[in-house]
Amino acid sequence: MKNQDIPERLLNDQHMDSLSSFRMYQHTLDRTIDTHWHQFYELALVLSGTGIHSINGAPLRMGRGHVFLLTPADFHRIDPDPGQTLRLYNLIFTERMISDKLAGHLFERSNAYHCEYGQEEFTEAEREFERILSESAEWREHGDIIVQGCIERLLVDLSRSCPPSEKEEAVLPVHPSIRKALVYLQHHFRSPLLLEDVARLAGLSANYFSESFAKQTGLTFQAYVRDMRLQFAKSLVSATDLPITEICYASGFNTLAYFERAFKTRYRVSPGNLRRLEADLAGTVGV
DNA sequence: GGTGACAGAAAAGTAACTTG
DNA sequence: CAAGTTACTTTTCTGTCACC
Repeated sequence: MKNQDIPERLLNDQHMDSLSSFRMYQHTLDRTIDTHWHQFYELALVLSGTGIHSINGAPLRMGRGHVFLLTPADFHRIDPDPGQTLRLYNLIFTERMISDKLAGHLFERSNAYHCEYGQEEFTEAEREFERILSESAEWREHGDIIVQGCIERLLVDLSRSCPPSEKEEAVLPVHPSIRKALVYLQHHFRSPLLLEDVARLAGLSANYFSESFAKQTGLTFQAYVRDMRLQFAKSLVSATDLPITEICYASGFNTLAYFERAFKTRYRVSPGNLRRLEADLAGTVGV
């Protein structure tokens, strides 16, 4: 797979240069932002306006106080209501901006975070976002430490405000190295991955890593990564009309043949057929 | 709890093809 | 022309074992 074959939109974002680990925006949206995803984390707070926010294909109402955190494993789409302008703080950052401890805690859950802030929480969050804005507007000494503090406070508040639902109370590997690897995988599962590299990152030998990983997650390393990619691909198949080929590469697969094979083995149906089946179903139900 | 060697197993890629 | 299949090859992983 050569780079020139990958559709432009799937290559990683121009939004963040390699030097900085975060970027802060104040967005004003009056038109649809079509389905997209990032290599980094995205935290946002809606200041005003209303619309529909679809996270991984699931639509949610959004308005003032709506807050969400997306990981690189999520994709989303924003449709402002007709005549409405959405204003929001938008912060993107890489895992370098947060401590291992916080990353491990936040991203052990499977779903994206989203909830509605009350006035008090809203004011708190607004203050942190404002501080990040002012720190990034002009460089001052140790600005990075301030920003990191703001981001970490925002994230802790968010996790307190939207506790995980019962059903997703995942049992997590206790082994700190494996936890670290899982956080890394969540961030990088769409990129080429070698067990050896992830093992090194986790600080274990390849063999022992492979063994411990399987023991703690119940899946082998390869199966785990493949499942993450397939899950992402399946959501895209269902929620978008992107071509299957594009979804294949976007999900981290390098060949269409293998992708089709793996998809069919896992879901008993080829990607294209799944899309047609779901379209038919939606048609008969009248959605 | 952990490493390193190693063989066999499984995954992933290639290429050529069919289908609609 | 994109999607899907298949036989075949190459690469990578996993399980086992000896050892610390």
